[in-house]
Amino acid sequence: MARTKGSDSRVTGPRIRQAALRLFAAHGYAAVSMRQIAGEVGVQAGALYQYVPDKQTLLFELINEFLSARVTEWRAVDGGGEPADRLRAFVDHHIRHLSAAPEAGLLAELELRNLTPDNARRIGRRRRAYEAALSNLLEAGQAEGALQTPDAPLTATGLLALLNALVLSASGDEPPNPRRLSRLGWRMVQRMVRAKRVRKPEPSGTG
Amino acid sequence: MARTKGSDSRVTGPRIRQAALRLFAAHGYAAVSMRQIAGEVGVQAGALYQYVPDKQTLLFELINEFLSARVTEWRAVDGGGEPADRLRAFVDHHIRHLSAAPEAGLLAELELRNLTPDNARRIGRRRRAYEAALSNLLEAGQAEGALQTPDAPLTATGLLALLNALVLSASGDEPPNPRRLSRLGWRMVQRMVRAKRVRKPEPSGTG
DNA sequence: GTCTATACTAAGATAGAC
DNA sequence: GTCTATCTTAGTATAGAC
Repeated sequence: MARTKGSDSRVTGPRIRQAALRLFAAHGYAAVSMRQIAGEVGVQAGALYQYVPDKQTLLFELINEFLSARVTEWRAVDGGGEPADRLRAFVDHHIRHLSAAPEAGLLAELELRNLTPDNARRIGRRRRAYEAALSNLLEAGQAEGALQTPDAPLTATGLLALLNALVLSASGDEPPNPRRLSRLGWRMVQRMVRAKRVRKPEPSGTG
Repeated sequence: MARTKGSDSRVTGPRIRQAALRLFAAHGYAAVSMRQIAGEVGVQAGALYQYVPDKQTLLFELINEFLSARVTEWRAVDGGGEPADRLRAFVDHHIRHLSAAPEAGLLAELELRNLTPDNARRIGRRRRAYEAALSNLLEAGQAEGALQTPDAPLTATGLLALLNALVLSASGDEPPNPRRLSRLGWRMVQRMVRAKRVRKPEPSGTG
């Protein structure tokens, strides 16, 4: 016999990735078997290898695409301007993006240890790049006097953990409601770094 | 043949738990085999079952003891008094306790999904109890006007995530230095909830 | 071009040797 | 009372049936 029912390669590939995402997020990468993923999709385990090289690559790509999309979106959203406004935009962007893909976000937080050393390095670079973007924003704000951080890199780390927790813990109960979370997150962050708009000293001849 | 070298039941049990703790924290529960743990201790895999019922119980007990000790210590440390002081004490306690046992703390954060439903429930209760203690503290402070939180439970969640990240990310580089982390953490938290000492309206006849 | 049956490896846990 | 050799089950990945 050939295929089971009316399977279609156009739809099977994405379904595999979606099932893997859901199961990895729910039970953890190492605890999920290829058989489980196959069962969720409605095929035998071996059929998966038509669409995915192996389990490790599946995990890597799920995380990688999430982190990729995140920095891309932030670059598109970051309009420059005053540090306090940029930070506000960052918080809003981060919460919305994570709220839209909480499962992938969870993998990016929890499953780093299950990546091969090589994949871990690549993901590590992406993570650091994003965190550095925030850290640099904080440093810039500090330099302008628009906000206060004793230790920008560590504040960036803590701040991201705070925002992640807001979204991921809230997603347990109700539908996350990014709007509310964004307001709440900003309120906390704003106070934490004493963010405020500043009057720039003087634009020195660029306009 | 009987025992390998000069093994001793008094020392083997704790060594197993210590090796498991280290390996679980480094590679994740599901990715670590009983054989690896045995190898670290210097015995065969089967020997472990003399000291531990099974792998699941090993994980459960490591997490449970950590969380147990945490609430016990907090109860011992919490002297009552003004909310701002109690919150300061909480932050200090949390950071010090986690700094002293970062590996167990990591398990309590990351490995909840690998507990059996029954064990997960028990651990869940402990976690919620601790988080509720903080949340109640925030509510009390809010009621007294000593601090501001729009949503005490969610603030408690975020606040703990923030403190955990400070300790656990810092432990990657240097030895954590709890003193510095405690000061830094308090600075962030204090601002976040606008904590300040308040003059009580009037002590009504207790002293 | 798509999926099923199978091969091989390694897991957790036990029965019995010292 | 302590540990080793073994049993059973389940994992990932492949070779070949439609």
